[in-house]
Amino acid sequence: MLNQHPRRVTRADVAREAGTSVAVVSYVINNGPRPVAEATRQRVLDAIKKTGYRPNGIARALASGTTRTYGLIIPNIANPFLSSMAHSLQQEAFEHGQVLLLGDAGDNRQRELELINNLLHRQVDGLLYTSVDRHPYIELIQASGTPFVMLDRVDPALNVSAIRVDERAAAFQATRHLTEHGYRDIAIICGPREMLNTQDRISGWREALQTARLPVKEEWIFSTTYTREGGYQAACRMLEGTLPRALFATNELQALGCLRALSERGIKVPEEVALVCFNGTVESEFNVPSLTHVRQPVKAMAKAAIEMLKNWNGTPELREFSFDLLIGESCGCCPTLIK
Amino acid sequence: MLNQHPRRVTRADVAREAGTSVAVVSYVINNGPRPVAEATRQRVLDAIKKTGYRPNGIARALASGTTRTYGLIIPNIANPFLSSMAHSLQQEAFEHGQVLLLGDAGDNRQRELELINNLLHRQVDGLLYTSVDRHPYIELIQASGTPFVMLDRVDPALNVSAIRVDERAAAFQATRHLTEHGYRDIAIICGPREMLNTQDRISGWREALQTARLPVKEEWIFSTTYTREGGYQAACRMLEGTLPRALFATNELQALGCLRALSERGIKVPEEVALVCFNGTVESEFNVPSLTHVRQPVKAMAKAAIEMLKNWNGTPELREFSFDLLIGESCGCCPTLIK
DNA sequence: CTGAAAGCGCTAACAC
DNA sequence: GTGTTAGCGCTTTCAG
Repeated sequence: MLNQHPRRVTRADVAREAGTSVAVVSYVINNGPRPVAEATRQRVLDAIKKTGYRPNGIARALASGTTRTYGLIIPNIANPFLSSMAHSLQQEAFEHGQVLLLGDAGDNRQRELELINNLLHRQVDGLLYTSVDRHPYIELIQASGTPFVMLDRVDPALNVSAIRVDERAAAFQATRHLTEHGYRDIAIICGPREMLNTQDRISGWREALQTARLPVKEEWIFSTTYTREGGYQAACRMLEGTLPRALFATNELQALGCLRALSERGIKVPEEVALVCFNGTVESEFNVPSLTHVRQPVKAMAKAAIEMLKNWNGTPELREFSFDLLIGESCGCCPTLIK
Repeated sequence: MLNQHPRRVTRADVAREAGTSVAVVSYVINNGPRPVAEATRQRVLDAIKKTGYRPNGIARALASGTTRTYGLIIPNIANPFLSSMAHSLQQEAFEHGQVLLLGDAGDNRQRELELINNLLHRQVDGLLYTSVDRHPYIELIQASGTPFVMLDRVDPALNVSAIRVDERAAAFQATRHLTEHGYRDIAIICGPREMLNTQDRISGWREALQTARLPVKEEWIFSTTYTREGGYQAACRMLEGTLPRALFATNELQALGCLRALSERGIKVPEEVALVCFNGTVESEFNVPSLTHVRQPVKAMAKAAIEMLKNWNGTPELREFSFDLLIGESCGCCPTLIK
């Protein structure tokens, strides 16, 4: 009972001021569920203005059983792809009167668990979730009965709602773009091997090479973290051996880290090493050289994710989105910039 | 009364199971405010485990008057500087048991207002706020009595709590670094002129030029939005006239957009045009060329901001932080990369 | 050390 | 069309 705010104006004050009952005040504020005479309605609105009344969202949430809040659990908001996704999700959610609780796990599995529990306690109306690793805490969420949508590939056996693009196909297409350039030695910089999305992306790469009848060399798989630093280090390792002619980086940060390492050795992209990457953002477009990249339809996916939470009925739904391969300068397609 | 979740286990169930009163269950969960005998405590804990009880955060918030939630209002989470700030804020807040409600205004003033109202209704324990423009909705927040900290420069007359770096000094130092290189023609790409932080940054630039006894040419102020696109367009405008020898971009996105425009014309950085920028992130470090930039101590600032909310007592406090000028390749200091 | 009970502010049946 | 009132699940005072 330690109400920190001095003395809040409550609905009772408004009712008193307007000379009506508290119920009517509610009806006015919520436009229902019962009709209100226009005259009364005006009196209430005036009273609200006069008293400076602000409905208490918490009390409303307790009484109505809905918090108008979705939780967003992601590995790290500082990742440009995730922040662009978070941006779109928030915009879309807000259109539906919902706000997002930000659960940034800081790439830490333990923290992720704490956040999920925390947001669940807060009675979020739904959860949007990208896990830091391949072992998402699905059961925990399911046990709570909270609507939730994975923003990531998950084990199909788990039978949960998810939105995603076919990452294997996207990786295939990205790599095929390189093979169509005629490049034969094509390495991959990928994420931790135990992660499903890493596996998908490697599969796509592998298949594209096989389709082009190119050898798949295990030593050309450079596994690292999904960070700039990771891409940088993977490239450094790569530079110790024979240089591939082309490179598929499985996220944008890795590609940028890799570019940095290459440029420090004076290796030109795309002239000496061509590059395509996965999950590019506007950052890829503006980079010099601009990156040829797989782009997910973030806005449409956000819209779908919010809709799925909204129309939740307990039966898992999988929505797969098409992706685009945006051509930049890094693959060698475009006329190179004057240097 | 449309409780969406089937039938929640409540404290009463736990009390019944443990053979105690509901009050004791509270005492156990909250470790207070009254002591509980160890034996009873165990019975309660067992009952909690057995029933799978989860405290309802909303009910707790209503009863206790604290939501354990802070609101974060920012122009756009997709801005790398802001997303790194959001990341640090969330990490720090979580250490204090608080979670952040994300209010991404989408660079829209109207939306910003809606978000503030929305989060205020939700009884956030505090608000962290960077406005999209120079007219923050201060009175609105103050009227609510909610603790709040501006994450931006505001009109000193407003008398609000804020954390910031001295942007004028930072801009001065960044520009001085260019004058010390011996560059004489130094342009500035800045944000909308009506914004205070733009004005501060312009002032710093101006003073640095004056200190170096260099002429300040009004036509070398290129005002645009704080985006990549803005930086790109400003650079294009600049390219229509005489090219300056050096350039101060007042945020990282503008610098990147500008770099793009320059490279499309085959203009080399730093050989032909040197560049420094404001509010760089790790992105500046990895860029090719790496950007010499002013770096704010984001983590320390986040820590301070959360502390200020926590220890809020109504009296405005201004905390100013020192900044770093991180030297990269874009200013011409470092040995240029082999190209 | 424990229990009973009065709220917190609002929603929405149910009465009139 | 409007008023009354029983909850929502929890915190915390006050008695014992």
